Amino acid sequence: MSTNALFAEIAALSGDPARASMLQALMDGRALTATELAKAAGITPQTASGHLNRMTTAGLLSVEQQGRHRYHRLATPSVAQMLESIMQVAAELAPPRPRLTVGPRDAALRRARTCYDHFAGHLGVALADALIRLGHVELTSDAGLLTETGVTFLGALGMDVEPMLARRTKRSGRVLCRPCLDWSERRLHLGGALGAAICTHSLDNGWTRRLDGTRAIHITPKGARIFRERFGAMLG
Amino acid sequence: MSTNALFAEIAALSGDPARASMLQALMDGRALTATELAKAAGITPQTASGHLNRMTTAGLLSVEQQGRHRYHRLATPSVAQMLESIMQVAAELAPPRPRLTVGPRDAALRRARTCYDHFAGHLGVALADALIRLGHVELTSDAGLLTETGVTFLGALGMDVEPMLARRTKRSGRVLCRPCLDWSERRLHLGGALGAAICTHSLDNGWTRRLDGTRAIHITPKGARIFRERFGAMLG
DNA sequence: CGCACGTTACGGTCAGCGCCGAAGTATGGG
DNA sequence: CCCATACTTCGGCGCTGACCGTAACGTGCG
Repeated sequence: MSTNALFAEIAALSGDPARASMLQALMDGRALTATELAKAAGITPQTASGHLNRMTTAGLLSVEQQGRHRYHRLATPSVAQMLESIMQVAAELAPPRPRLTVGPRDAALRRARTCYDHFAGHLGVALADALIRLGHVELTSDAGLLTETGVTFLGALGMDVEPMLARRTKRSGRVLCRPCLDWSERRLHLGGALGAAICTHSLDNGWTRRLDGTRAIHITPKGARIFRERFGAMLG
Repeated sequence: MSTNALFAEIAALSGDPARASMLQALMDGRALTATELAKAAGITPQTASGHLNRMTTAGLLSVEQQGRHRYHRLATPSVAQMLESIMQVAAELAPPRPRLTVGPRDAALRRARTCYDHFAGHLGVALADALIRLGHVELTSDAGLLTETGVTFLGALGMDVEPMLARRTKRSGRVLCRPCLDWSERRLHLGGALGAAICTHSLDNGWTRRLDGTRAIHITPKGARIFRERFGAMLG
């Protein structure tokens, strides 16, 4: 199959409303069952199963069987990044700010959510802003950078920087990270390995918690205190 | 329209083989007419016109009229980045290297081409490698960085760094740039504002030249000498 | 061993859309 | 002024594919 045909197939698979809903539901990086995804897309489980099969054989998704459950997840990080970039275009094309709060669920998503493997929403932007203000992070739309003081700062918070050291460039030992434009805040926040490390550490240490079956994130009192006192982050 | 519906519409628009061909033809950043795009996609002009209309009203493309010609181009850089990320997934899903040279045109594309606004193919990777070897650039899959010596180096080559200074972060004045994974070389090269600046400068100074109606790039003798002697780039 | 749940397979219906031929509209040149 | 060119609009054909019934299959639990 030519590259062009593959391109079209991938985009077409992402272009069906039902499949798009399921893909977005998988954007939090977790693995979900066909029934859960069917509910998310508003279709019957049989139909969802067919969609999932097609996306799996195409290589967009991967499945792992656990007992009588089959868990589906995004196959690779680059798939997540692709979905993110499509959402980015969709956000730019959306009406210039409908500003009517669509509901409590939507409000929770705007406040804090995961963007595949890192924080987004107001939380993600606030953390990035705080790190920039403290001089620990530099961020442009092209790229981001964790400074030397930033490495120390995160280390003091118990964050394991070792896995990220491997991503340092050889010469200067700087930690580079990917910027990610938020669709609700329309502001840059931290993605890539650095963003993922912060998100993982926050979840592991009880600073934040995943909410039920959504991408929304709950900030625990402990987390709120740390974000406020250590980061100086404005969390609304 | 909800974000989800917009997402699906955008992906679906990119998912038709004919439209996908046209979008990829526009990936060199230039503006093309409906007839040219029809030829690229292998369809009749009237069919192409319909497709172009839909993509324009959706906001993926923009048109500008010049006499009896209507030039179509990608509406925003984020659209180009979206297409790039889809190609990225397609490249990962493609068979592990069909290695049969598909033809001279394809060979030219592999050697040197534009990727919206910067160089890709063997040329793009070789330039990035050279700058990294000289210690002027640091590059990871998450982000890239032009070092202080890199700023001097490019300045000595007559490259106008002023527009890029605006993209420097305020604190350290470092120039950050976007990494871009090549679909033919499967290696990182320079994108973002820095990659665009290098590409523009090369074209303006006769180091490279665009080939007819394709994305392929021709390296002039002058350019080959500069790339070899100043960059130390292996252009095979 | 059955029952319940989740997933897969099949058949039929229907809407949507890609495509082209033919005709219509603007632009610029002879 | 008329014609050639570039592009668009319209109408109709044909096909793909999304969806849901119903039903079969497999797994794990009681």
